Amino acid sequence: MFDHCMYFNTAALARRLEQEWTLAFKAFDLTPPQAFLLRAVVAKPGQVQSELADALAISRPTATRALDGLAAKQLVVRQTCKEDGRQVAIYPTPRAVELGPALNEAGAKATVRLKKRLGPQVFEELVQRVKSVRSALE
Amino acid sequence: MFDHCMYFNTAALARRLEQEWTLAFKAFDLTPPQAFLLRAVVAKPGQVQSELADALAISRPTATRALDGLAAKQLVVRQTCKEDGRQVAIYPTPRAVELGPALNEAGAKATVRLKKRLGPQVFEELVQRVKSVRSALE
DNA sequence: GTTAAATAGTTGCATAGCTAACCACAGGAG
DNA sequence: CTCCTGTGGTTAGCTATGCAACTATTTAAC
Repeated sequence: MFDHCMYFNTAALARRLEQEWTLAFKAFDLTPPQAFLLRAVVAKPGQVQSELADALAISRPTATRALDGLAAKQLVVRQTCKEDGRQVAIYPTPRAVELGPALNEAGAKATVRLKKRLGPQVFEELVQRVKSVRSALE
Repeated sequence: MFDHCMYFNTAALARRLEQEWTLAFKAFDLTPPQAFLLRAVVAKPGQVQSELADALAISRPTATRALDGLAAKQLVVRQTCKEDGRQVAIYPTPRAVELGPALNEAGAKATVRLKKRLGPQVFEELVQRVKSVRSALE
């Protein structure tokens, strides 16, 4: 019915993929958005919230709430910047740092699983095109 | 950071596209999910809820709630099937039928806008690939 | 014919996401 | 210095979404 609609198909695929990645991070008791955010924090500690929002392509309110969640799980801590009292830098807790590699591993595994299922060719071509359309729409 | 992740890029693109389609249907006071659902109802009146859920690639609870919304706006009516008392068939109200063509038009316009912006080649190739991955994952 | 299993829809609960509006701090204009 | 403007973060309020559990109805088993 909406076969040729980019929005419809992309949104449907995104929902479907969310299920796959939910499995991948279930063992950590993290949802995909939480896991990705935490990975970003661990990869580069001290980023300010707006930087994280940008990196994850989410709005700032969404970042605030996602970080509330991670803070509640004691995986990140907030720290007001000394130079600019408006900004809040985000740091991983030791536990989060420890978790980091396993999270990346889990993400990589989900990717490998899917790549196998779709064939590397199909996989790469899709990702490449999604990225390019995404950047064209910025 | 998550450049090669299919989930991350697809989800981000879906969010971005939702903004475009939100504009497209704003004039009707309908969100994109509502508009698509209503279009499906108008296109084929009398479909049962599970058929609609399938057509839109959403879960049945989500369909229930989306239909609640359209019913509240008096755009659809529910009718229990005579043959099978478990099923509920969905019909558009006259107002919805009237709205139908304009909704399709609005959707088509959003597509055209985007196709122009991305180039028809890029547009078609992405849609085609998203569709094919989607069906590979069913 | 009664009971058990399956199916359709709904409800409860939780997450993620957005926009708009708000607060607090920073920095410049005068 | 004071005020105005801009920016970063938060809060409020809403929609969409899914899973799990529940209800009601149908169908199959015996």
